[in-house]
Amino acid sequence: MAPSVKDVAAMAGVSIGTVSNVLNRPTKVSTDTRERVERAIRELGFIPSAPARNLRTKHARVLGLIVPDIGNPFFTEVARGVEDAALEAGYGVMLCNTDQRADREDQYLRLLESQRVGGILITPARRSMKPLDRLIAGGTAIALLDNSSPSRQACSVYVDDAMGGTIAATHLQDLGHSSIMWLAGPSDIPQVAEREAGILRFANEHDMTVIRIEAEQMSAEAGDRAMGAALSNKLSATALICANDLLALGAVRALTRAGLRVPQDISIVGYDDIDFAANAAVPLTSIRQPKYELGFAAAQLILQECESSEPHAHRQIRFEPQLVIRSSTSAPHT
Amino acid sequence: MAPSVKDVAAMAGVSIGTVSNVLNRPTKVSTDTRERVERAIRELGFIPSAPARNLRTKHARVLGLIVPDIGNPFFTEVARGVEDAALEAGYGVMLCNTDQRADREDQYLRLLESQRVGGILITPARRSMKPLDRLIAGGTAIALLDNSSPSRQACSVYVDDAMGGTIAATHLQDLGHSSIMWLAGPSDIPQVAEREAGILRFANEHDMTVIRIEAEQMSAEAGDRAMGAALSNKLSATALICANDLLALGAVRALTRAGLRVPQDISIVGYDDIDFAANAAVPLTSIRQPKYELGFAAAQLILQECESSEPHAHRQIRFEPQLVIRSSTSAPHT
DNA sequence: AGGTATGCTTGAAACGTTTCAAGTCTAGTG
DNA sequence: CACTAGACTTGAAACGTTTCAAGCATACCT
Repeated sequence: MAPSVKDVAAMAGVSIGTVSNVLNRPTKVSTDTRERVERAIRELGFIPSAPARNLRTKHARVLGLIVPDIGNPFFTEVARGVEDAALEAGYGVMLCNTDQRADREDQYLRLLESQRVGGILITPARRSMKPLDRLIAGGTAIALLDNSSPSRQACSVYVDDAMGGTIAATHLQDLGHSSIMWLAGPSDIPQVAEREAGILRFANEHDMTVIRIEAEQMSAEAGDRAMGAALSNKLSATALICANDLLALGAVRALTRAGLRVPQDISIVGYDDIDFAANAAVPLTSIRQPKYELGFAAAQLILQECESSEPHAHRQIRFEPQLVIRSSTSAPHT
Repeated sequence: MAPSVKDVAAMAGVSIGTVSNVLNRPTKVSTDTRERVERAIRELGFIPSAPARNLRTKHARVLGLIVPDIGNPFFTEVARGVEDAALEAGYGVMLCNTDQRADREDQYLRLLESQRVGGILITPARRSMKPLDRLIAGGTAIALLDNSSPSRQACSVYVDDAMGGTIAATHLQDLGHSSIMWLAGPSDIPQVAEREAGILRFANEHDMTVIRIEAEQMSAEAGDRAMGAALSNKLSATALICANDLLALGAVRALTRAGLRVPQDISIVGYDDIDFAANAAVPLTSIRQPKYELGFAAAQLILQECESSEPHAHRQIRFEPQLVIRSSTSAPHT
């Protein structure tokens, strides 16, 4: 049905090896042969079969992108960065949402392995790298996304989360807060743990007290529930840092329901600076992460590793977060 | 490196044909042979090569998903539906954002064609189906996503947009509004045109006046700009319907900046009911679309077409939108 | 003229599956 | 006991590329 190199070769009156050369090493072919072949390709509408190509070359020009939840605008933006870098290189991106479930992650890892993808970008759903080792051994490039664990096995790209936590705490201290609440996400998420470490270290050094509460997911609903629970336990503080903006949005909802005003009664700092943070009920002060750049850089790194045959030195790229001040923070009301 | 059927066959002491049978038609194989083969597969950690398989079977167990912008929460949810349905069937999903650009759409179509994907789900960036025809001729299943154009060539899944427009206008009339503004998106987006048609028909039948303004994109920024421009042109009405929630969020921002209050000075109806609509500065009244279901149904339809060899009858699936009332609409202030 | 380097082209093997006609066994039948 | 039907297994071809050793001209050098 679809034309193959054979058809092109026949029409151009050359061997299939030559057609392949035109496709892959055009300089090795004389100008007029190449033109003849190119014309045949155009007339036939020939599009090379990736499966056939991959069968030989061992790896598909496809990247796997494994994230907890593309519904989280943070990852949506990361994905855009990945996609743009991939498309530039003629690669496709396979989208894999794990919902933080290890079984789903495994399932996708198997799928990607069977597809023989060239590289995988992953925000691991768990600490262990076990299942990745076989992939790496099999020659698949891996990059850890938004994860700083310095592995000798893979590249990684991340935003300095401890620094982000410190920036948030510093901002609140500057405003005059000395007692803050920290709305964490599930404690097994490394990014959250880092942010927490940054906050606690700063608080410790500056005599701030921190009340820790935890949401069971990184979603607005979970934030609403967790904050609601904290309020009914009479927990209070003049300021709140949330592990991400979604949580913050939920927390605002719970606070508003309880009759508290933001920032008059309580200041709130979010994390990620997703687009909606600016349009929220109270425009959110947040810690911005270079999301698109993160994805773009990760994809470039991994593409580099896929393409070059030379021994590749794994790299770590670190980005810095940045404070964005909006209306959800102010000096504590006295 | 990676083990192949050959290795499995050797270890299990059978021919490779038998291994293939175990994989694809287990019932044709005697129980103990199958067990032996399965053990070998497990011990070797054998994972079949999709490229090799696809080379024979002509089509990859992969779906292409072409959308304008995964950053739009509407499509994010649709994507989740698609992904879940695909994963259930062991298919992967290749994510393709077009940004409504025809050149990007073409590029992706070529990429997907070369990957020999089994099916493509597309929200076309333009009216023409031209470039899709070759794909269809080549045996690739196509489904139109969120697009009602009744094609004899492809399945389609959509939400009744005219009905959505009518629902929005009806709601405003019920509240007592008789002069409304309609913030449209680019006029070449079919969904927008349909919603508009629904609004205009209803307005026409009920003596409402409609002022039409247009944003050059379906984003919050574009909504902000378009609304700002309308305000400086002294356009006004007691109510506003927006082509989607993103636009509505932007419009709210522009209105707020101009000192107008929602809904006291102007009521607003959004479209899509994205999660953030509920958390917005003013919780948004909106027209809900079954986003996840839309994606899920589309993927199921196309998977069905991919898998079965029988002549496939293309189907259209229609969903109905639904009004969700929040705080952004009220009776006009007199 | 003989020799060698250079540029281009070719043909065939290999990649890892699926498919299917043909083959081997086994058990059942008359 | 000879036959046949059925159950299972095999071997080889085919899918569409890439790769590479080998071949063939042509041009250059001495």
